[in-house]
Amino acid sequence: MFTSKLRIMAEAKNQLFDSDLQELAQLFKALGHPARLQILKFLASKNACFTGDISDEVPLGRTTVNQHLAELRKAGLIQGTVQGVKTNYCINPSVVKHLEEMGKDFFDGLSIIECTDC
Amino acid sequence: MFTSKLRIMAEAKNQLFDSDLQELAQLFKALGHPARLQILKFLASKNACFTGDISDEVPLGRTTVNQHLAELRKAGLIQGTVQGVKTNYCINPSVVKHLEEMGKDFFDGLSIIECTDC
DNA sequence: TAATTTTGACGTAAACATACGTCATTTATA
DNA sequence: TATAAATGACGTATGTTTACGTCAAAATTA
Repeated sequence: MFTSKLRIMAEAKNQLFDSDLQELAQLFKALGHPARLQILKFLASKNACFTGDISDEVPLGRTTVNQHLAELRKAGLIQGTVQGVKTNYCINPSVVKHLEEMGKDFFDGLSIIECTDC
Repeated sequence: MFTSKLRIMAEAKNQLFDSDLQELAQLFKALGHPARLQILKFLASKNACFTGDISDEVPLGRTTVNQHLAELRKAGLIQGTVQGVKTNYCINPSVVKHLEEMGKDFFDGLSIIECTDC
């Protein structure tokens, strides 16, 4: 099909990298827009799934917000289930936790020392 | 000037967001490519600045790697100083630490609970 | 049942990112 | 001093992201 071929082409170079790095980069990328961070924050602030239109909470148009929601969904960070005419959105705790751990491991693994010669 | 005007236009919508979210998103975005994660890892693995061509360490062409280096530099995560014909690259520990802390705060602030109704 | 609400799907313009080739410059080295 | 090495600057093709408008379908509500 059309899109899958494009996807393969787009990610062809990514295949050259360690799969852990690929996965982590993809998750970081999903966090790489303030709207998406705000959406995650908002969803987490509810003590349940949020039912309704999240674009009321984000300073962007509804369709744009929907696109960011789709992005977060694609990354696995949130779930969205239809319930009647409304849609339930909530955070996917396991994926967020996984990201948190991978991120922590990444930074711990860096073991950065102050550089003296530059 | 030309580029700055474009930049302002491009980031116009970002201005609508909380500045903390903007900053964090920008840093996460810089981490959103496996090549950049690998570069950070590699630079951290040296116990000093690395002098020379990092493209030997990353499965991409030299100019592409240079572009990723510029990206990391723009985000403040690394420094690069010219030394004769070679260039010294090293991690900017304070910015990495700052990112680490902002990231931690973000995730801690989420206080995610398992959702029962979806 | 007709109107309204809610939402995803689709299209699209503009900006950005990715990957790389080529060129110019700067500094060592033969 | 000529040659080679290292690197940034620039150009460019292709693909992706962002932002939003419009449409259509599904489900309420009047």
